[in-house]
Amino acid sequence: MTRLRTRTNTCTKLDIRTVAERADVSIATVSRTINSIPTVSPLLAERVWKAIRELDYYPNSQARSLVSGRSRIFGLIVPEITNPFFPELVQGFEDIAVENGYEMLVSSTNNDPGRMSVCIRRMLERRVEGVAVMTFGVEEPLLQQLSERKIPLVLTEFLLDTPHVSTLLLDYKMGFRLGVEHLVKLGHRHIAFISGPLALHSARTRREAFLASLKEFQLPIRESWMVEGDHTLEAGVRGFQALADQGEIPTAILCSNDMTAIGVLKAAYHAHVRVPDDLSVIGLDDIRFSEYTLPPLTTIRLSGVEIAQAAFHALQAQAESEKGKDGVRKYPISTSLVVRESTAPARTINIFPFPR
Amino acid sequence: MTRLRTRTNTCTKLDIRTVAERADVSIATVSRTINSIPTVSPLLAERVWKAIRELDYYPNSQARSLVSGRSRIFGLIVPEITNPFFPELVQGFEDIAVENGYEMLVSSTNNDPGRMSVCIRRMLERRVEGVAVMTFGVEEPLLQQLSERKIPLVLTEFLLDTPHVSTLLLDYKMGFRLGVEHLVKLGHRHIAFISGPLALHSARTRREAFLASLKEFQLPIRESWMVEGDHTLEAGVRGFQALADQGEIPTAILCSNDMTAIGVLKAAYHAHVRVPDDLSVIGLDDIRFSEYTLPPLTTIRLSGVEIAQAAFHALQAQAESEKGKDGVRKYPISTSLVVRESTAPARTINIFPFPR
DNA sequence: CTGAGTAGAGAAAAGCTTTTCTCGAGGCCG
DNA sequence: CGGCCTCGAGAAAAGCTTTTCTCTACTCAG
Repeated sequence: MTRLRTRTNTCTKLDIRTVAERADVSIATVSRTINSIPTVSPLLAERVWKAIRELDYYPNSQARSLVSGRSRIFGLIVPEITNPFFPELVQGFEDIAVENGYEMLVSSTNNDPGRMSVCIRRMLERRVEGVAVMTFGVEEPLLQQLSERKIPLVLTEFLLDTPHVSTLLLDYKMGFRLGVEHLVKLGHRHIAFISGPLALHSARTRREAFLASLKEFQLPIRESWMVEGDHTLEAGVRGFQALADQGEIPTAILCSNDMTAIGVLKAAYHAHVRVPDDLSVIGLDDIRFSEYTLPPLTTIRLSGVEIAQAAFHALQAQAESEKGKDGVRKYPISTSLVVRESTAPARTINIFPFPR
Repeated sequence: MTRLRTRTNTCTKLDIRTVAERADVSIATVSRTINSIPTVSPLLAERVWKAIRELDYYPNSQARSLVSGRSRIFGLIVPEITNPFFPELVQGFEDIAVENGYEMLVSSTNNDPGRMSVCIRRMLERRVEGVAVMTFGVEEPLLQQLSERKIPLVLTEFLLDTPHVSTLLLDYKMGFRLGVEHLVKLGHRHIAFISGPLALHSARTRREAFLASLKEFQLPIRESWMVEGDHTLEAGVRGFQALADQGEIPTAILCSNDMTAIGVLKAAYHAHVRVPDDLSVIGLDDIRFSEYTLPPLTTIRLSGVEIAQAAFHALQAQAESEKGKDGVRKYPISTSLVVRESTAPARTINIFPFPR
């Protein structure tokens, strides 16, 4: 028989055995109850739940994963956390992960590829069941470490040619097509582009998608209007100046992310170039802030939350797939155009100097 | 004797025993080597490290913490991740935690106090060794759950009257004093305040600190100039309008965080109120973005990174303190004023209507 | 030269859970 | 009425590491 104890007994340790004793059942029965294994009679289950509530017991997840061989943790590697796009993505991932009984282990490389190895070591030590790598980057050799261990992996649009790797196909083509089309309809023919760092695979992909759209609409391509940035706000400021310094600037600037576009807005303001009257600006991402810039930013929407959810589903599909098939898939992520107030009909081509 | 194997042997499992066999030593010796316990002869240690490198072995952190009773995980609970202040804090915490061999478990309540219990359950299941609660909030009863289990806790300026709780003393008094002083020196005498949601303890504290500063400088206190917001950008927009609707607005608005201040900047712009010529605006936080608003925001700096580091040190001190003392302390966090371009000498009091 | 002490290393237990194995009781069919 | 099957539940093993206990061989002092 179980002796009654006070509810707040802080002295004894609180493990599954304690619960079993209090409910007067075996340890196995408690475990089965917790895991909703149906071979427990309702009578005992009720006793167990009562004991759990009274003791305020929480199973030790470390012991659980040790024995079950499943950590129920997914890793998420992001390049930085300063760019608001990524917090949105992280939050989206946390939400869906927790909802589905998984834990999330975030790690940021802080835009330093050298830190990727630290991130991966953390993932391996915690025995994550999958990793979503959102750095849009170039660290194939390191990722091999994961895929060699058959750890499910999700990458964005970069095709690592190994098993256990799912891919998110971000539809930049469509996005830039919509953006350029929008500008063309407004009468723009001279469009500049501020890219991300071209060392990044995704930055090159975006640039190519932009160029493809220019070709599609038979717009002129001028090398000097293709400026390389680094996805920061400062890159937008510098990019605008680089364009302005050429003495003649296009009537529209398309940026490969919103932070850059916001930098362009700021630089344009200081140069007394009016947006959208003198210059149309389009970003990419649709971060929250874009709605609140002056003027509100027209942008190509790429939903961080949608990416996060797709990444989670990809990992879950792989982690929980049957032995036979590996659950690897490609997940298309669509883009769309959000028209706000940073774009307007083109004037004639802007001839510098604007007042600086 | 150990048989030589190919480097990429993917078939066998990779645990400490594998390493021991390959290095031809006992499991205990491998463990001691990994943990830098000095009773291992250099010769064996070298053999062990070689085997670890060759096998690319990473210890299973779950098994480690299960047996050692130390998870080396600290929890971090934040209210939201959309407000850029928190990503900065999270990043700061991750950096210092990883640097010191700890793991971080972030959890966001998404501004929904109801989600706090989910956050706490995650913390308890993962057996964190401490939790930093950065919600600036009101969830004492829930936190009892943690302190009852003797889990080290760090809170911001709210004094939970139990052991195992360290406190970060954010010096709002000094911050608002500096802000108000700055405005007074510029000739302002009519200062409004947009607070956070007054249900939050910290919002009330900030409000009181502001009022104390008004008194100190013998400025008029007008209830209608004390607007309640909710720390969002929209709150700044609404707050400005609420003040404008009164027909007469003060010459300066102090906001209880930067997002609100940015909202005020936006609303003022749309109302054709020029900042700083017609209206001075001061925020609080000094998020990265504040440097890039139009105009750049004068703000009371409260460093998320500094808070994160203090929180980590507080938890570490408690987690690693000797049995005798509990390591509980109070950590002062200083504030300072960052003067940018959203403040300027006061004109005469603004009389509405501005064009809306 | 002998005995005590110590350093270095292995064997084994412990930590908390899941999961497999085992067992008894009860139901059903022939 | 007996044998087989199934259901419900307990006992015990397993999972991977740390840590304690134990043992051997050596050093050094008397």
